[in-house]
Amino acid sequence: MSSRRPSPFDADAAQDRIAAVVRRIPLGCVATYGDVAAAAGLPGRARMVGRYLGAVDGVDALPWHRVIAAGGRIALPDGSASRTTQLRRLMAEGVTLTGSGRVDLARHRWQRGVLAPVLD
DNA sequence: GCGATGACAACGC
DNA sequence: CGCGTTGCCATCG
Repeated sequence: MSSRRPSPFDADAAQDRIAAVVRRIPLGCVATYGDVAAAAGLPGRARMVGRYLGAVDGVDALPWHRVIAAGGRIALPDGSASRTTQLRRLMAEGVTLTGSGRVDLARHRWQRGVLAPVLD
């Protein structure tokens, strides 16, 4: 017992927490890498979230498409298959985009337990 | 041990 | 609104 933090950083544990957070993002909502990292208890490690999501590569059990970059921007490069899949899945869930293909954060941003009601 | 890289973020111009 | 710079942190050669 004693220490909950045996090492300065446990990749396995962090990965597990990140997965748990991503898994609980409600359908039709999105969260930024920074939000997910913070919700997973890893403030400032937004990069690690991206690295992890890229590592799972193909795990349907994880709604990775609901995780986006700051400002509602899609982190994946334009023209990539992953990006297309992400956008298609988001739209399938009713997520709306603004102007230049950005997710409307004001409408769909997920905040730990606070759902953003879809205004009509 | 160190420099380079990356599904990031914030700031400045 | 696009682009470059800086900060942050873990992984890789």
